[in-house]
Amino acid sequence: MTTRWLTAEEQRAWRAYIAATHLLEDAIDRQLQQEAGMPHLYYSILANLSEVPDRRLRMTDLAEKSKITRSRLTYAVTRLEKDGLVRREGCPSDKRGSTAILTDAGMDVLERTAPGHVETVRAAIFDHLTPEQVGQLEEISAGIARALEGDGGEVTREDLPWRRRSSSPCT
Amino acid sequence: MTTRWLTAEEQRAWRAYIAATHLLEDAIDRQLQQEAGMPHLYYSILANLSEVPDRRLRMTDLAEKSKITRSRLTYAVTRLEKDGLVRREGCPSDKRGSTAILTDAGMDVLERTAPGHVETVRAAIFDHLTPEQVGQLEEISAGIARALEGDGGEVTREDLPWRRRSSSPCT
DNA sequence: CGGGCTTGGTTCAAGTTTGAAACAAACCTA
DNA sequence: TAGGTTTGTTTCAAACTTGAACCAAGCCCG
Repeated sequence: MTTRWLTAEEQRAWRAYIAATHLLEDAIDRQLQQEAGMPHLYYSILANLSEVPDRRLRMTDLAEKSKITRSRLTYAVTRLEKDGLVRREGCPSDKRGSTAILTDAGMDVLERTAPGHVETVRAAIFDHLTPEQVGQLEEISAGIARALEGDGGEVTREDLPWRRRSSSPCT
Repeated sequence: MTTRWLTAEEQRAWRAYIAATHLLEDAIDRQLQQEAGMPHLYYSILANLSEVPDRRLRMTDLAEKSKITRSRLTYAVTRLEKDGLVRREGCPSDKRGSTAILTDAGMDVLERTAPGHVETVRAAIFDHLTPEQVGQLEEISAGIARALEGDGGEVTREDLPWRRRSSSPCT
């Protein structure tokens, strides 16, 4: 089958997108490295933990929520644990399991650095986007995510809504 | 000054954006690693070289075009050179300078793997975007890039249009 | 029960990225 | 034209990422 190349408009959009994501990740990483002493991903992990009941999540669920591989998460949590921002706990009901818990120190870092982070995100994105554009950005991003999560693996019985896979909350 | 937090809509857009970029970079990296034996960034570097006169660019200009740091580029080019896809040449007119040149082998790899790459990009993004959304994506991305390139460094005389900094094309 | 498959998580080596420091060439400017 | 600054690029060590391999612990089914 003959290749369906990108149209001129698609090319422009694709290039602009690549440039924007590179610049943005760089800027945010730099800002957070400065003020929180960690890259964006690590900050996100803390943030994800902070907004979940009891501030605790099984590793797999945290990886899922953060859209990263388990291996990457293991490394990150090990570092964050060393810094005292996260704590690990085994899971009595499933001895394979491991739970990451946001410590008070972790929460403090988050509260201290959140304003600066939001300011950066605002300056880079939302301060110059119209409300319609905010909606468009969400739509487009959601579409991309849908396309990629859909075929990450085949659809199995477990992925259907009434049997969605998910680790037990670790009693 | 009191923090201007994100609105609910902005939060949703921001999260969707983060998820989309993570998933997309992962997917593209995996695809290119499979078929071209290199991560997306390296592929982009080759692509950038391929569309410039003589397929050659000074390191600094290539870094600029690729939106990455010089140091990162040095590493990447070293690897690509080892693979024979890029060749380096000194610059007679400015002995500090170094020029990266796409080799024929590099061009071959590009031509061989471009179709698969485009297909992946299409499947992830453009196949489920309306033409209006393509335009919106470009607009939004360009806005972000503008915001971030603008304040990367202070504006100095050299940055003004009639004295724009740029390496000589290396006579 | 007793293998054999799946799942949750970590580990390991190889590859990549980072930011600061190092260098050398080019560019002032007195 | 000597000395100081800037520019183009690389280097280095430390941090991070990757994917495959590994190790238990649960699960399944005869």
